[in-house]
Amino acid sequence: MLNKALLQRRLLAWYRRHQRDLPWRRTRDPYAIWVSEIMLQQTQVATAIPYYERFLRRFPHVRALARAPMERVLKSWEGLGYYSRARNLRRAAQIVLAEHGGRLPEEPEALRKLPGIGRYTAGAISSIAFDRDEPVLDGNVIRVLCRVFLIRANPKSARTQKRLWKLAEELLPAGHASFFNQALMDLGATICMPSHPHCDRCPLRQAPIRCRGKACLAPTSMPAEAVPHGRGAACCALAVPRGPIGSPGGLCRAFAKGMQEKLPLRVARKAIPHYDVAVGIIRKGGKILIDRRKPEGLLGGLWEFPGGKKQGGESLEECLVREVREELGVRVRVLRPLARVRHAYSHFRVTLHPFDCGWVSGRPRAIACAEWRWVAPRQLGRFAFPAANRRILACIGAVPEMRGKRI
DNA sequence: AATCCGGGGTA
DNA sequence: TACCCAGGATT
Repeated sequence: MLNKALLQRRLLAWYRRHQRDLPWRRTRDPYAIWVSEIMLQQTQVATAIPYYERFLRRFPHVRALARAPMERVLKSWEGLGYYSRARNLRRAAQIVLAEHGGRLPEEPEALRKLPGIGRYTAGAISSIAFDRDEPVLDGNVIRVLCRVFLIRANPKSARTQKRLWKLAEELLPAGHASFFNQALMDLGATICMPSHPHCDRCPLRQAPIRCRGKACLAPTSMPAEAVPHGRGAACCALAVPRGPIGSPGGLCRAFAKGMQEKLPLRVARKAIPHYDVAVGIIRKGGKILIDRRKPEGLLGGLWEFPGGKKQGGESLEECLVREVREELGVRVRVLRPLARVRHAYSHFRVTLHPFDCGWVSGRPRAIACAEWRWVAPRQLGRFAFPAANRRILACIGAVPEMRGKRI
């Protein structure tokens, strides 16, 4: 191991000055920190912030969430994606209320028994909310460690994962896991970024050196990180390092070799499929027919316009008639195309083709869905729709707050 | 070990 | 466009 104590000092000193001001860092409430960690799974900080604020207003504590109807929780999650997170979070809140008296357990092993909490989230809650010395390993930490320790193996392989977790654990400064973990993640998010990392501002690049200026009052015994910066004081505290790259004092092996942009190793991903999906805006007596997806699986529990994937050899119109019949047992007439909405999921892409439709015959039955409803256009905004469906709502002008927005 | 699960930001 | 993001659950 490189100079562990130096790395810890540098990182913690950098964090004290440069940490991000985030809403979940203004609280010590384990529930709030828990909510933030779930929202931040595969989700960028800036995206999660407004959801976090609103969610905590609506469900301020475990009991409120445990007792809330699933519909309301999903509506709060609408647009954030990975909707099983919302289901798991609510279910876990019910377990915490029933089995832990409404308080989150502190140990990672107990936290991991809750749905939606894996190794990362357990470590994050345990260290950040309860100040326990537990490591975390997320995308940011993986990147920082692969660079600092010049790990050229596939970071997703089980072998490398094991090695990275061990590193994350060994590096922890006793009693400071909360700040240290968050410092690693902040460094990865703001300095040690995937491409074009800001190595010139990295606290691990090289030791700050003392200047030889006569005005510098920094005693040689003082650690450079602890020296205040300023004219007539210890002006060298943050002096630009000199000397060749990778000279003694540099803590990043990738930077020393100029390999920081090549790590962590990227593994080629498989080509992702594309689907054309026909959806019907089915009107009858001024109302529109929507259905709710089954509670599990893709977009589970969310509402949508009836429709489905086009098969080879059929037209979009034929597809729509077939899908509505299979899903709801309703016969419709396809009137006119409305728009084209392209949307990318993590593992496939779709083009949605919404059509204006007229109801012909048949009372809807929940054949391949959880339930259905005829809804006045103005009421559509009350239901939780996936993001791609929201854009269809916008193009039929059903949701006032979305009128005029880009589609 | 591989696959599934959304949506948005960014260059 | 392709990659990435404070990952977890399932198979």
